[in-house]
Order: sequence, then C-alpha cells, then structure tokens
Amino acid sequence: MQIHINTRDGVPIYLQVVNQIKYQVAAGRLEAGEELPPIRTLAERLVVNPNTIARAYRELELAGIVEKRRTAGTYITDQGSPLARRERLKILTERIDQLLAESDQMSVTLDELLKLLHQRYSVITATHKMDIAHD
Amino acid sequence: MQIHINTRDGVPIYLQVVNQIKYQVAAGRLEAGEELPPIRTLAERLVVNPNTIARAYRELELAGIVEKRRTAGTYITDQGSPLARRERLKILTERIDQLLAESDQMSVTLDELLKLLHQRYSVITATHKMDIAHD
DNA sequence: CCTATTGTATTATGTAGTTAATACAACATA
DNA sequence: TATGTTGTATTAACTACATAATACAATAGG
Repeated sequence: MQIHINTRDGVPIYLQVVNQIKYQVAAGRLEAGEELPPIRTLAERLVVNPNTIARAYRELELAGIVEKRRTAGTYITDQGSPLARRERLKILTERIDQLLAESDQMSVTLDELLKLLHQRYSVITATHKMDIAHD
Repeated sequence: MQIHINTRDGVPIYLQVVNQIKYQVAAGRLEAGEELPPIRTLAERLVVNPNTIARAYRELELAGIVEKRRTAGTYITDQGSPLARRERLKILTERIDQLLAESDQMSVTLDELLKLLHQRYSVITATHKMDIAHD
C-alpha cells in the first residue's frame, strides 16, 4: 500500500492518509478483507506519530471503510469497496475546478494547461512506468 | 480584485490571499502602482480578521510584491510584475502533478481525466459569463 | 497458558492559525 | 491645523494538528 505525505500543502496528515486509503479502496486497489498496516508500523513508515495514524484509522472506521479487530489488526470492510467510477470522478472534479480557477487567475489558457498536463503525464509515467491505470 | 477563500481545504487563509495576489500580479492582472484594498476593507469583504490580512500583506511585502506607504495604502511594486508565463506554469505544475497522482491512485485514466477537465471547463466558463460583476 | 502484537487511552507540550479587542503612530488631505 | 484613514503592535484566548511518552486492555496465535 503506497501512501505519500506532503507536509508543505497545509492539508492535515491524518486527512491525507484517510483520503488516500479511501481512494485506493474506491479504485479496488485495496480489497475487502485486506489488512492495513498496524498503526505503529505505518506511523514509522511515514515518519509520523502513531497518534496521527490512529486518528486516521478512527475516521476510516467511522466512515465504514475499515473494521478493527481488537488485537488482530485493521481490515477493509466489504461495504467499503463498491465506489465506482462516477464517485471517483466526483472527487477529481473538485481538484479540477481548483486547477481551472488557478489557471484562470494566472491568465493561463486551457491550451497551455492541457499542454502542460500532457508533459507532466509523460514525465511521471516515464519515471514509474509500472502500474498505469487499467480499468 | 477578486480573491476566493476556501475554508474547507486546510490551506491557511493568509496563504490563499498571498498566493492569489501573487498569481494575479504574475499574470499582469494587478499592475505596478495599483493599490490594494486597505487591510480592514479586504478583511471585511472576505469575512476574516484584519490580522489575517495584515499577515498576508506583510508576507507580500517581504516577498517584494507590494510596498506599503504608511498611511496611504499598499501598492504593487514595479519589480513584482515581470513574472512570466514560465513562472506561472511552474506553479501550475505542482497542482497538475498532484492531480495526476490522485487520478492514478483512483485508477482513473488520462483519457477520463481529460474528458472531465473539458467538461468542467465548459461548465465553469458558461456560468462565469453569467455573473461577472462579482467580487 | 503465555506473550507479543494490536488498538485504546491519557496527559503533557509545542506550534500554527485565527479571532478579538484595543491602542498607537504616521501622515494625507481637507 | 485637525481629522480620519492606514498600517503597526500587543495581549489574550481558542482551536486544530502533531509529537511524545507511557500505560492499559484484549486476544490471536504459538
């Protein structure tokens, strides 16, 4: 399970963890029954305090995404998975709207934006040319 | 001068103000010599504490974007303007990379992302034309 | 049955962001 | 000159986020 934390952007760490796990469940990358890393383990991996991960897991449980089995770990629930393409696109819509607003404020045209997007896509997929979306 | 505050996304208000003014200067929407709203005025418009705007203006001055004339107001400096297309694209690159990373995590393909982006562009530019004279 | 592992709880500390309420200093301008 | 506007400074309080250091409770699994 890959989670990447960005400490520059003001978004709380626990929320980044919550969201990224949500997304991966929604996309089927984390399947029902699958076990999440123990709190302490993930905390160590992300170089973050265990309390922070505990909070993220608590939120995920509250949202019904995961289920905790006392001393046995934390698992993806089966009702957490079925979020489909439409749901994912809805989440992306927010980001896109933000991006478009920013572009507009900077007087960057749609064409320039698209060009840049293609550029970045090439660069990024070139560096991790392994798991490209297959859906 | 239009500035939009989003309180949901974890980005500090003062930073949103700083960034948006930076962008507009970089894009030539705010020109050298132009006067920014007084701290209290902008604070009232954004329904925000004057201290928060004062902080934003302080940061902008530190960055050389604006210049304060004691009791006469705050003005865009002339050395603040020349940030060109390349600088703006650099800023957008960060956002785009984030968007691509999120799409990838959700197993949303580039094609789907592009399609959605065009959709949102249409929607946004359509509604934007209808309510212009907004802050 | 033991014990290591897992999640939970508690208390304390520190930092950042924001609001609030004033008070002050400088000076443009009427 | 008198005044109102502007930016500045200060102090206090509150919330959210994160870290730290423990201690505890439950039980899966050997």
